[in-house]
Amino acid sequence: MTELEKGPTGRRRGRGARERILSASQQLFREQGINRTGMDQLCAAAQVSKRTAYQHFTGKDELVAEYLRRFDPSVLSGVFDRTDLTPRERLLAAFDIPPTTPLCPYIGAAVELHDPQHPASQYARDYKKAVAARLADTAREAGAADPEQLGEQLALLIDGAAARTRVLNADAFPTAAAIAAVLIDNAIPTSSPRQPSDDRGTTGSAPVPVGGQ
Amino acid sequence: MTELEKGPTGRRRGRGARERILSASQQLFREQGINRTGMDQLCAAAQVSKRTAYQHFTGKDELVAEYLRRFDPSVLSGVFDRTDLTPRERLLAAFDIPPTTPLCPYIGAAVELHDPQHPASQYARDYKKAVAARLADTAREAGAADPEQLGEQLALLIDGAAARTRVLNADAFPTAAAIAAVLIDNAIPTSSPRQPSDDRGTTGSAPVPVGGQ
DNA sequence: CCGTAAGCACACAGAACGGTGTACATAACA
DNA sequence: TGTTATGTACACCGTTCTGTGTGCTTACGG
Repeated sequence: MTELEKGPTGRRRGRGARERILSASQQLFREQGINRTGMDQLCAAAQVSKRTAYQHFTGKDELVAEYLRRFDPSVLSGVFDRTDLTPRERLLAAFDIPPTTPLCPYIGAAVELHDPQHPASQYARDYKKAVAARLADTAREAGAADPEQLGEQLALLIDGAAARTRVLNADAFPTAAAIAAVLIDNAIPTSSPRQPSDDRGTTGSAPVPVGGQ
Repeated sequence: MTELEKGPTGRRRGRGARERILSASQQLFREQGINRTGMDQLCAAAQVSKRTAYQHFTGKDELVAEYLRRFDPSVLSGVFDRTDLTPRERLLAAFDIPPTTPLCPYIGAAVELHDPQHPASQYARDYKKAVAARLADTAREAGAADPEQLGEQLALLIDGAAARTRVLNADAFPTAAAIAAVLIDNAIPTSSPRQPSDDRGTTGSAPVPVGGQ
């Protein structure tokens, strides 16, 4: 699509072989899963010869690990760096992004690869810990009594919503957000208790914008 | 192990070929995952010829679906049928069983198979809905204001703990149980508010009895 | 004693997988 | 102009996967 310099024989080296591979990974690994996406298909989608792919990555494992490392900026930073929100609002905003994220690739990778020692699994672990830490930081900023506990709890809610969305094929994040609101109100004493009228539709009857297929 | 009638050539037809196949499935699918367990290995573990396996099941897909249907009695009924507990205690007891369950095969199957139309995925969906319904029933029995909401919330906590346990390789159910206690106390007005000293170790520093390797 | 159902052993087909080897083409730079 | 990265095209290797085909063996009921 993007016009790249290319030779008459179909050569496309707009200095983006690696980028195209990773870009195709993002799409295919999430649409089809990691195991069900072969290197042949991936290279075809990236418009890159298989030989080139294996000159950029020593193997599929390394490619998968590298693929996982490309989500931070959009998801993690995108929420926590919003200075226009109060810490408390930032904590709740973490439950509003996932419509963009159909599946949570970290959980998917950990389950599909099934080897805790796999580089991608290790990164998924590190990432989830980092998210919990960021949540804890924000919770501390918001004045929570036990920020670490609240951060871990909110992280669990996010993962629960992701997993449940996947299994039920229905958006579970509103439910998680409702729980989060309760936990935050309970954990931040100075915060105004607000009216407990935040009970939105929690029974999973959402119109499933989850993406898969 | 169990003494079966067997002929001199190693024949074992104690009327349990199908049982042995499903039994081996339970072990291997959970230890190694579904995709990483080949039919050859599975048949070898079940001490069943491959030919026999394919006479009992039309294919691996059917076997996987049937394998998933063998968890209800132990997990679901085991908790909800305990009449020695109050409804409220039963809700909390749902967070104590998972040490037995290393991974939650339903989530695993949904992620691994990656096809919402797969029979096993459909059953996983049904099962998760059934669990939420059972939780809702118990919540209603316990006098919760909005039983459906509480049931869905507790179900999300269980799934979150399962997913997070998997990714972090550390038991996340204590955290989920702590959240559950808060939610239950908030949702059941008549229930004594109790001292809020239920904050056990929620930062995932548990010694990982999760099972996987 | 004989028929039938159930099972076994084993080879094999066909496909997909990850990964490589080889020969050729182009772009950029000297 | 020539060299060196970088990439392509495509065949290919070995492995693993689901699934079959075939022939033989056993248990059991009449």
